[in-house]
This record gives sequence, C-alpha cells and structure tokens, in this order.
Amino acid sequence: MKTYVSSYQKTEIEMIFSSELIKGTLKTIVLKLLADNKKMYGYEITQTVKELTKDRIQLTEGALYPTLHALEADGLLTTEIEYIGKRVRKYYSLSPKGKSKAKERVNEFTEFVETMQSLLDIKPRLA
Amino acid sequence: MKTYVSSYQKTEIEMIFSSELIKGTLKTIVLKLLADNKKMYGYEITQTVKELTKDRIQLTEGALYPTLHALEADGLLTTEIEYIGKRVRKYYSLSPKGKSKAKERVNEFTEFVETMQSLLDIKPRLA
DNA sequence: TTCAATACATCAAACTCTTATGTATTATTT
DNA sequence: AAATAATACATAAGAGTTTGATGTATTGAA
Repeated sequence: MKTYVSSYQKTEIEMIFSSELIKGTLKTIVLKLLADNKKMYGYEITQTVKELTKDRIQLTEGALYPTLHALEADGLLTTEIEYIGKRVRKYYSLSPKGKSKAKERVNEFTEFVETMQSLLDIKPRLA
Repeated sequence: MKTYVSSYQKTEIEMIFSSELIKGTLKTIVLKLLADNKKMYGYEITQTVKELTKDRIQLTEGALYPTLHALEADGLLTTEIEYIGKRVRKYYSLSPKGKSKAKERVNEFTEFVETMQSLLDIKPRLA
C-alpha cells in the first residue's frame, strides 16, 4: 500500500500556468485590478498578481508595460507621475471609458468560462 | 416608465467571444473533443464547436489546421485518411501521449479559471 | 560594497491568429 | 442546366502579442 502520493503533484505544488492561457486575459486582469484599486503602478500590478495568485500567474514586465501603454493609447487609462525620492513611479487609473470596459471584460470572461465549461464537461456517448 | 430593455443586450443576443479570449484555449478544446470522440476531422471540429457553443466560439480553418499539424508534429495526434467518394477526409485521433496531454490541459484550464475567479471576484476595501 | 529589490522602458525573435486565397467535390437552389 | 452553397483540405502574408534579453537608475539589505 502506498503511503505517499507520487502523481498529481502538479496540483499540490503550485502549478504555474502556461503563458498560453494567460494570453487573452492580461487586459482583463489589469482593468479589473484598476477597477478595484483606483490607482496602481506597473511594478505594483506584477507583485499584486503574484501575491493574489500565489505565484501561479506571473506577469512579465515585457508584456505588462506595452499593454499598459496600449490601454492608455485607447483612452482607457490615465496616468500621473509621482516621485518616491528620486525614483519615478507612474500611476495608472481607469478613465470613465476604462471603467465600463473593465465591467465588459470581466463579464465577457465569465460568460466565456461558462461556455468553455459546457464544452469541456461534455462526456462522450452518454445516451 | 420603460417597457423595454435597452441595455445589457449583449448578454441576451449571443455574444461572440473576442478571439483574444480563445487564444490559449484552442489546443485544449481540440484535445478535449478528440478525447471524447475518438476520431474527428478538421471541418467536423469547427462545426461541432460552433454547435456546442451556439456560435459563440468560431474556430477558423486558418487557425485550426496549423494547430492540428502542430499537435501531430508533437506526437499528440495520429491521422488516417478516408475517402468519401472522391473527397478527402483526414481523421485525427489522440495518441497515448495525446490522451494524457488532454487531461493535463483540461485540468490546467479548470485551475486557471479558479485562480482567475479569485482575482476577478475580489472587491476593494472589504475590511 | 556588493547584491537584491524596486521601477521604468524597449526590442528582436518567436509565436499565433486573421483574413484572404486556392483547389476540388458534392448538394442544393434557381 | 447552371449557379451557388456547403463540404474539406491547405497555405501564406500581415497583424498582433509575448518571451526573454537588455538597459538605466535608485534604494535597501547583507
């Protein structure tokens, strides 16, 4: 009789999600965090996501900064610079347009998940 | 007094999901469908997904065929050609490696969704 | 004083999807 | 009978995103 588990470790050790899955949800994550926190800066976003997901979603700066810039260019975010000593900090906030977009995106994700679950739960030859 | 609904129509009319969301789940969808149906051909996969999701997830052939070829190149799928009259039909099946990959992917997606929900459900300033 | 953490940013290469385009057979409509 | 739609494969240029590296600079900890 086995007294230790040798498989399914992946679900016990914190599994890091393949970047493929995170693709497509990055903007949703950023918009939702900003909706909840009024203003955040880039580095803070990466750390917050790391903490909230126990390291399972790791946003890289190379992906995050271009995304923030794109959201800003779309008029969804506004920015304000702050100095902490001599170090620059760039805070992002949702514009009114950004607020409705945030709701829209979270909504869409929720429905997408429902649709995906109906796809992935289907068992063969039930009838 | 309004007697008709003018907003939230998007959730009543079948919303088509942005391709951004579908990115990263295409392989999962294909692997799961093949796990449930033993063998399927490309066109059949596009139609099945269309039906099962009520047109909300639409796989284009330009995305599907390269993906099938990639999965095959990875040793996850095997193929067999059949002729329906003179028309070619290429059936895909899961290899043993593909079967475990399918479980892995569905599992990963499920956990990813849980993680995302904890991210997206968080409300600000609860304490 | 050296290393790690904080904080911004850019960029080439890689990857994936979109949107045609192409070929060919078969079924349906006009 | 001819035209159109559906079936069924496939590729490929361009677009969009992410990876992974690299860069600059400040601040805190060892």
